[in-house]
Amino acid sequence: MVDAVVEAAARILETRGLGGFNTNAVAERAGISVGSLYQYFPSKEAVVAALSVRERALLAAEVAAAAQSAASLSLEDALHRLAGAAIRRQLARPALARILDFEEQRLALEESDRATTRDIAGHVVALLRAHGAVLTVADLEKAAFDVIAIARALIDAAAGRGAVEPTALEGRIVRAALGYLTGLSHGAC
Amino acid sequence: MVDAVVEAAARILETRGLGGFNTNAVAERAGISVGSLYQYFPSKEAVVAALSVRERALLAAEVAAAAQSAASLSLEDALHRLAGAAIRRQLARPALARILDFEEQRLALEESDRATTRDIAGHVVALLRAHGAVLTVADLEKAAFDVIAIARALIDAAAGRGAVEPTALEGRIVRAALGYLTGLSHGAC
Amino acid sequence: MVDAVVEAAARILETRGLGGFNTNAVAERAGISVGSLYQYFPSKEAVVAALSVRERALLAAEVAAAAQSAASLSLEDALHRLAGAAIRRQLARPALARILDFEEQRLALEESDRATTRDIAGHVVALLRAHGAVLTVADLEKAAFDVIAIARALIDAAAGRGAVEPTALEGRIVRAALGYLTGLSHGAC
Amino acid sequence: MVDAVVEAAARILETRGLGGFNTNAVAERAGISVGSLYQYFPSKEAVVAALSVRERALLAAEVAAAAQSAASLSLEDALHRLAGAAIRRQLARPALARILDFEEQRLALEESDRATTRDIAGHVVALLRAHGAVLTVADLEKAAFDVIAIARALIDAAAGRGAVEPTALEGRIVRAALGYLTGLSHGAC
DNA sequence: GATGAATGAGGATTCATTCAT
DNA sequence: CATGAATGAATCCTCATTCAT
Repeated sequence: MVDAVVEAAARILETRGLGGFNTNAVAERAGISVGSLYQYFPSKEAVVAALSVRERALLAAEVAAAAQSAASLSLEDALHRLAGAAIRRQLARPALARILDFEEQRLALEESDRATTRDIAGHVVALLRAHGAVLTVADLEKAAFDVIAIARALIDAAAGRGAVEPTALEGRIVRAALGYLTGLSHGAC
Repeated sequence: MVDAVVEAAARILETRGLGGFNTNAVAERAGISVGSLYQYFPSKEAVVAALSVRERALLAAEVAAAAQSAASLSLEDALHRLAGAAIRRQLARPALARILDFEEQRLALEESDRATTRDIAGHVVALLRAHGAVLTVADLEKAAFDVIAIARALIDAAAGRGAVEPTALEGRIVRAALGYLTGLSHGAC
Repeated sequence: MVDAVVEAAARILETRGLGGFNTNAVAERAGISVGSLYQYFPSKEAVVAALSVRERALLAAEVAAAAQSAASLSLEDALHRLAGAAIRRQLARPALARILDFEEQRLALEESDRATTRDIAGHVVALLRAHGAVLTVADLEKAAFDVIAIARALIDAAAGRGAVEPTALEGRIVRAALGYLTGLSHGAC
Repeated sequence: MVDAVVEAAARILETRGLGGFNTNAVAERAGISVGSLYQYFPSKEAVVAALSVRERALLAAEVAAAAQSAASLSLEDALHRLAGAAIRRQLARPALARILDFEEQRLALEESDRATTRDIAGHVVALLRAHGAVLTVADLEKAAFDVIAIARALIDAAAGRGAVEPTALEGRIVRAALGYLTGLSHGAC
């Protein structure tokens, strides 16, 4: 039920955008009544928040798997794995990803919900540290978030242009990320 | 008058976000009546579109100036100039920039309005070509847009974190951009 | 079960007022499900009606006891007893009393439910008659209801002001009642 | 316009009661759209508050006139005048008066709106003082409010019974009030 | 009987847009 | 042209009531 609403919300956001997103539409798409929707979510915002959490969790899972499989690889190869994971997720539903990226800032998610965001960054941080980045923790996190931002931007741009070749896109992301990381410290490359 | 409305719209978007953006608020902030607003803009969307055009034009101007001053520099130094221009613009009103980036996609701007966007990319394209990038026109434009996307993403991320050191940020953008461009063709580096 | 619902209704009315009174809240407070509530009460109104009946019955009982103990007293002393009884009841739950006074009019209680109201008036009528009031039955009832209205008004006013001294309040009620009764007929005083 | 809404609100309250009172109904009765209603009143509550203020002001005016004309009369005759004024007002729209009496408590009126209530009490206070009541200010106000409460209660009760003889009602109110005031201090009688 | 999820009409409020002045 | 009152569709959310389990 909760899942049905969240998925309906995703579909409405994808097809009608933020402006066309309203609880009646979501309920109808989910095949339930508005009243039922409000039995599971305290507000319209809560629905978007739940969707956001779900999407982030999916991304986090994909990234976690990629990070595990990349444990013993070079930085470049590891970044390829992570980029591939991000691409798979973000491209699965590009319009949705774009809207959620925008809304998340406004959503003031619970601390627990921010956890998955931190998770994702954590994998990148671990990766950087494993490859000898000599940075303070704060700098590492900043670098991780920046790399993620770069990946997101390039994926969004590619999605916006239409047909995407995942492999080529992956290459571009990794090059940009490596470029970014170069010089942060000698160890990072 | 048109300017007053557009600037009022900017301020409302900055302070209240997309959700708090409405024509009455804009008119009041602009010191005119709603009726007058509708004499100059056919719809609410048109106001946002005009604002978007204005902001892009400002960016384009700044980028054009930077490009001119960078005509005889190395790719890296030239990118520094462009990045600096983008940072100055985007950081001038970061919240506004973020919202417009999001809305522009939905806005279906007139072809004439897209021109400035193309202008900005044009400078990057020219830069790439000047430094020996051996790419088709389509690839060049794609690369230009990607570089712009990277810059935007890193600036937004920095703005989101709070205090920004423009110089360090500029360095990060240039490194990522150079990384991205590396390998697109041997000529690009 | 019925009692639990009625008491829950009382509590909700006291804490949230008429506007916050709803069947779900009542059921929850009563520790049962809404469905069960509707097994014992045909409608929301019926719950309020039952509460009203209960409260009136409590008042009637208190008044009946007072009347009995006042059988051989002077009119003034007897009125003191009745006033004391009313004060004890009304002040026990002043907010509730006020709301029920208001709602009872709208509730169109069953004839059987009006019985207790008539009971209360009956004691006052008996008292008046016992002390020589020479009035028609209709006038006696009218006088009784008016005296009750006076008592209610003064108790509500006192409750509204906050801290109440029951003895002083009792005195005020009796004086007003005696004043009212004076001249209704010579016999009444 | 504001007046039309307020009067429409009065009519809706009279005919449908608190439960049937909604902004759409009020707007329709006023012959305007809901939107217009909200241009003049910030909320549904504000409409009721405005109505309450209006009704109180009418009562205050009537009481003020009565008080003036009663300046040189005996306490009893003066009370007759005041009671007559209250009766004329309260009986003009008894159902409305009852509902407003109930709602006013919940309404948390502005201090300025409470002024008229204080005005009305002020006339009674002045009356009491003029006739030698030896009471503290606080006690005087309390007495005034109690007398008003008694008048209201008896008028409501009479209205609830149906046909009303204003003169007889006036007599009952005055007797009750005098009874109440008797003994508050020797001077009061 | 008890449950409580589901329903959906109802109601408060907002806001894009119009148009008479 | 400027104004801003008027409009009313749209949207969020509530809650009395039902009914399948």
